[in-house]
Amino acid sequence: MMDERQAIAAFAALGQEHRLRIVRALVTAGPDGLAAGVLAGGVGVSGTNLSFHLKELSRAGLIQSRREGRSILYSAAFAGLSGLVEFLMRDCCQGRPEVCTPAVEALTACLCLPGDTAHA
Amino acid sequence: MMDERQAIAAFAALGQEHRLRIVRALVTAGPDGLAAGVLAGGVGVSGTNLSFHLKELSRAGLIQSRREGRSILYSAAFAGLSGLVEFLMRDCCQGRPEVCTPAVEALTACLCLPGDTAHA
DNA sequence: GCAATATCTCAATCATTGTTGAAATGTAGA
DNA sequence: TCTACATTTCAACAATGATTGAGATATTGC
Repeated sequence: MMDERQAIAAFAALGQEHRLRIVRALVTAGPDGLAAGVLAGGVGVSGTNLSFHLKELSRAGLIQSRREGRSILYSAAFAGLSGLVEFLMRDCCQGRPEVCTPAVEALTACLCLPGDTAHA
Repeated sequence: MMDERQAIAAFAALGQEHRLRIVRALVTAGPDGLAAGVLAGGVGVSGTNLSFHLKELSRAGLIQSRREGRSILYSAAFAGLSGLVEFLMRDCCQGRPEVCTPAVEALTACLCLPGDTAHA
């Protein structure tokens, strides 16, 4: 379960234009991930700067990496992302479900809820 | 629908110890909200500093305020919070639901999903 | 081993952000 | 209107974060 320190690091990591773009690119790319060079082109930062941001995201537990040939492939840490959301919304309704209904609606529209993928 | 600029502001706002505590306190407090003075005590910041952070959170669309007597009551903007999550996870699985299953599981454990609360 | 590719580390600089105290604003009750 | 209370604004300083370029490390194919 995510603690406050991790959550702060993760939110701060996401609160930066280039890093947010990196994470969204990786979320869209899926588990296979993208090579650092490809990311640099897509996000529009220099290699040095990208490396700095990737390290930051890794420290925050939002991405992971693996080497493949001479490239390093980065991918989104989906468990980290969901843990973050869980931390933010923990104790959100305290027995009053109507409080978090807007949040739930936004999420069900976005996520592929298992056992509920027939429509869409 | 939330755009990138808003999302960056919101994540950056949450990526700060005191502001994250403020938001979590307000999420827990629910729609009624809390007075600024109460928040200052709970979070452990000076009035001046609290005011700075509240303004920042308000600018980011994560909280709202209303005056009541000589207090100002702040409350969480649940729509803003859920929009943020939606932005982060948009296009997360591209037809591969297994990708975001961990995220979904964390959320169903936390949120009071309407019409789907029977099973854990 | 050598050259080419891909990525990272380091040190310096610049910009942004958080914190503080003093003073100002707005509200309520005598 | 006077005083007390609640919160905000302002200006200054300290701390943190982003960016850059040069050089270092790791991998591959010849």
